[in-house]
Amino acid sequence: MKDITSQQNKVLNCIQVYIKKTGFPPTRADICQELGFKSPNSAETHLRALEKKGFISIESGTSRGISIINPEIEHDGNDYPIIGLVAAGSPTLATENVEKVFNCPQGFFGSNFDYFLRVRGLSMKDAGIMEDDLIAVKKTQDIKNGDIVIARIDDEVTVKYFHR
Amino acid sequence: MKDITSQQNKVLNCIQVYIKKTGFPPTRADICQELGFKSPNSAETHLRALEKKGFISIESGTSRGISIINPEIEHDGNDYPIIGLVAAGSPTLATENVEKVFNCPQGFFGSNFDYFLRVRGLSMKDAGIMEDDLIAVKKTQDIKNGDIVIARIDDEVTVKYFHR
DNA sequence: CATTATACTGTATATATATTCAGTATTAAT
DNA sequence: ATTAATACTGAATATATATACAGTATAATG
Repeated sequence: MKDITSQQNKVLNCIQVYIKKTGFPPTRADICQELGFKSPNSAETHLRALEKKGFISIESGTSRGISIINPEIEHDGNDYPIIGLVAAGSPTLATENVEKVFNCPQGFFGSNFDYFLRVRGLSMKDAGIMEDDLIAVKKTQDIKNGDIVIARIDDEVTVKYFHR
Repeated sequence: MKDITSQQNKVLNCIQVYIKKTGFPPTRADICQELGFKSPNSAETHLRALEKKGFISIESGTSRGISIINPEIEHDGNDYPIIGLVAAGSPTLATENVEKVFNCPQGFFGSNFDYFLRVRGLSMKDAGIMEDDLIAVKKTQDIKNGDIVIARIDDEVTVKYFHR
């Protein structure tokens, strides 16, 4: 996926919002109206650029024939399981523990992660982690002092700051 | 919602499948091809019947202007725009302000909401709202004391507790 | 029995829409 | 210095599309 320019991103967002509002994609004229363009060719050229870069596909000769190409599973998939923080046993990806599957755009949290965890209790209130919050969890061996970690102490799983 | 006939149900399914496959609704001719009709008016009359019964809505004079009315998913769609908290002017759904469109399962936050807002600053740190957090915003007139609201004071938009 | 809804074919047409062509201007890359 | 890409206006046009009109036929309804 190549780089997208600021204007092209506006057009892409415009298409998504239009579809959300109406249920069908916009025409060139619709895009012009939304973004203040005065020529349908402004929309046309942006659409062609977005198509060339792989963000949308355009069905030739077809009215409103725009469809958005969602970034396929590359490095960082799209669907993340949400796991309930159970009292006994470590949180695992076993299907029994999955509350729901959450669809999340790539790189949404800056870096990659493995799953969501539902928080119980207010032990991490000061870090902005509240009851029923979802935290994005990354499985790793690389831990530094001050990191927020999922800790199992005996049979109780909690969220804590890590200090050696 | 009135009863649907067997043929009308076929047309309704045809529309849904077509949208899933292509990303945009079918034309009358498309429906004819899918279902073997030989006149566009066959599709037209079925569409009018489906509209009358409340299964779809048809935008007059608009190509592919069919949208499926799903009472369960109606106001709580799947795609939510993320809006940057701009210093001047209220946050609106104007396409210029949309950072991205976020896909979120229904009822994920307990109740319905309209869009996400990107938070700047740490004024709501105690409520667990941190810098760069996304908050789900619901447009409403129904405000109680203690609610967290998006407030515009002069030309500055902030997130605050509401107290009369 | 008259009426209404369903379920079609077939033709016609105004217009909604994609798409090309001709320009202008700015910026980045080679 | 010359492409190539971006970012537009403006006009023109072939055609994709909605939609009305004219029929035919069956089943249900009051």
